Amino acid sequence: MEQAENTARAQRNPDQTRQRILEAAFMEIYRNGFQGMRLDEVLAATRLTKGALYHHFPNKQALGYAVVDEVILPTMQAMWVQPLRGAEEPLGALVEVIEQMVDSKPPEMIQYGCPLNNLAQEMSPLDEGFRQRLDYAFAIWHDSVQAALEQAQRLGQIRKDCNCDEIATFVLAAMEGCIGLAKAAQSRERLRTCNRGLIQFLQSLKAH
Amino acid sequence: MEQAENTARAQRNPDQTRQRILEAAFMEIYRNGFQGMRLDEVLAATRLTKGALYHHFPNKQALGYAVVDEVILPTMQAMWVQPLRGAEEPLGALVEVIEQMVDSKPPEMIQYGCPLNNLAQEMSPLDEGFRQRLDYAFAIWHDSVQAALEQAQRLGQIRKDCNCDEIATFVLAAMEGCIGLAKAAQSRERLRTCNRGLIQFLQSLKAH
DNA sequence: TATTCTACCAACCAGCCGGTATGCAGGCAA
DNA sequence: TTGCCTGCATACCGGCTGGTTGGTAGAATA
Repeated sequence: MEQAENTARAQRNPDQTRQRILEAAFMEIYRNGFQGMRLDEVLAATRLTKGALYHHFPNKQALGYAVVDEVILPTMQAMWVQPLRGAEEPLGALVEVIEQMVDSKPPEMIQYGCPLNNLAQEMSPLDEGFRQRLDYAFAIWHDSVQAALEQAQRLGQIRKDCNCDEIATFVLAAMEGCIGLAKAAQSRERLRTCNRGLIQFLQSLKAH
Repeated sequence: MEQAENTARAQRNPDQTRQRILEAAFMEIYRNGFQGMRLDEVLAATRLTKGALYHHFPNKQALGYAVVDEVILPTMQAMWVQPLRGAEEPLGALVEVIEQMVDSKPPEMIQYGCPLNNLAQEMSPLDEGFRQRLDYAFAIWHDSVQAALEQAQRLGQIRKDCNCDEIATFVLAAMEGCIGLAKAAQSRERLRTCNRGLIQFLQSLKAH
């Protein structure tokens, strides 16, 4: 009788509950921004109540911080950092990652943009706690791109006089800019066009 | 007696009142986003009341639209489009505009980023009215960059095989990306670093 | 089996926020 | 002067939103 009523609810699994809250909060933030996220919407999505949320997180801000640390940062690493790890063709791997994002699994990339950059743009001037966490994520990302460029340099794929630190920073900026422009246009084609420019830049670094 | 009380208030000047509301609303949106803008704050800044605001604008959305049309778009044109108009050295003018934005008059550029892009990132997926207006502003901007590039091409400053349309799109994306990254870091130095990458890209277009 | 603690629910609350209703002073036409 | 319309001010409201409080069922502990 009880099992027939609601199989999903009754079981006591705090870690999973916390994770469900985090993921629902992430989606709400992704779509509406942190200020636009409504806790009631998160609870409706998880079919939980205020009590559950405030048992796992002291307030909305802490929930936001946790979303950065435990959802956005790991996702970013899996999507952008991991593919560059120890690639034999670092420059090619970089280009490939850029091209892949056009037809990336989540089709929301064009509609809603980059979760990391969205939150950074919204919250960096308003909340130092957010800013530090998001800037840290950018730093991780930057270092992986820089490492790939330096490896490409060692392999003679790009010129020796390139400042890999500086270029990595610009590549990050350009990628976020491309995604942002595509989002503003709500157009996947715009992202393709934009990315071609970025790839053209990377090609211009090649040694010949 | 009446003149001594409050010289600024009493005079009946609807156009100026409307303009004051627009500028205060712009600053609020610039700092907190459209969703984060509170009408009460706008009214506090202008020392007006609800009656005045709702006399000039039917609702919050319409106020936001008016800010785009009457503040953000003209400002963008003055800052980015105008300097490229009929420049004898279009490529040099482009580089100069980019370099100037590092030490631009409003020091809030690093703190709060680009008003146009901020709003585009926040509202494009949520409100088609905003999206169209902001996309239109981007189109104006794009066309002016494209025209400058094509002029540079005619003058033999950049290679003939460059796709100026595509490059202009990428340049826009890169500029917004640079500003965004600097905002995320809250660092003027980051903007300088980032801009050097963009200028390096523009140099790579040169014919030799 | 009695006790305790964890995980969560249900109900409520205060403050804010967009929006409205109403009133009224001053310019302007007649 | 009279009346009218524009340009605001004042006061108010309903609903939403983050946050709180008291309780309780079930697992863990003893």
